[in-house]
Amino acid sequence: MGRDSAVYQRRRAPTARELADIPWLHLLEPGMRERAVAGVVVSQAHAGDYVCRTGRPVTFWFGIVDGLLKMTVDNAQGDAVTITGLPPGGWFGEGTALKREPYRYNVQALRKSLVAGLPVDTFHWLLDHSIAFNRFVMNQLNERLGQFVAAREIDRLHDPDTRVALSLALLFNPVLYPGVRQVLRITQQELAYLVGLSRQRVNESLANLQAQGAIRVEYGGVRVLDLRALRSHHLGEMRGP
DNA sequence: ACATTAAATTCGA
DNA sequence: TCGAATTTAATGT
Repeated sequence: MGRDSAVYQRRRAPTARELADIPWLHLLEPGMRERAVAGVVVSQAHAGDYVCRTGRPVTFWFGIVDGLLKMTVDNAQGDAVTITGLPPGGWFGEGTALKREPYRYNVQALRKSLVAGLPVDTFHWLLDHSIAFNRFVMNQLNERLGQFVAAREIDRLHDPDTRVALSLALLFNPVLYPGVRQVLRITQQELAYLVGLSRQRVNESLANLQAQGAIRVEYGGVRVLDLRALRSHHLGEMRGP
């Protein structure tokens, strides 16, 4: 059962450490940064909390500093279809913020997460005044387009190992999710929800990918050893000399 | 579904 | 504030 108000209630200014984990802040021109920092707020979301919901007016451009979120849309039958997972460092909603349209999807915390928000007015001010910010947003839109194309391809695949491998590879995208380094904090249950497989099957796939040397399975997370091998899993395992 | 292991929390000094 | 005891979460089969 999710609450959508909690995220907005426990809002506060970010700490210096939290600001350091907001990737685009470091790219801004000196004069721009202070204005942006003044606008940023953070909020603790508990598992099940909604960060934004379909149809609600745009309030913030959102990012995730820590934790794990999922983006869903409601289909014709009324149930939620998972579009993607959002690991640390990910920012989303620029499309709706640009047009000041209502959100077109739900974003919900899979577990306790720290969510950051830039007020939509500040977002527009930065678009009007910062070339670096424009570059970031453009790059972000472009990168996510590639991500959605890849996600559709994954949906068509049948081999569970490949689905898990490619889904993981997307979550390890360093451009969209720079907060994810070598280890992605995600449980096998959470990964199962995102990929659409049973936890048992995900566990088996992870073991296979580990045996192939692409990842290492850790308690509460996955460590990448070979991102290229994960990305090209559908081409068959590569065996180096 | 169940057994095992890791981590988080509680509690008494 | 330490660490042993207990509970909860995650994993492996």
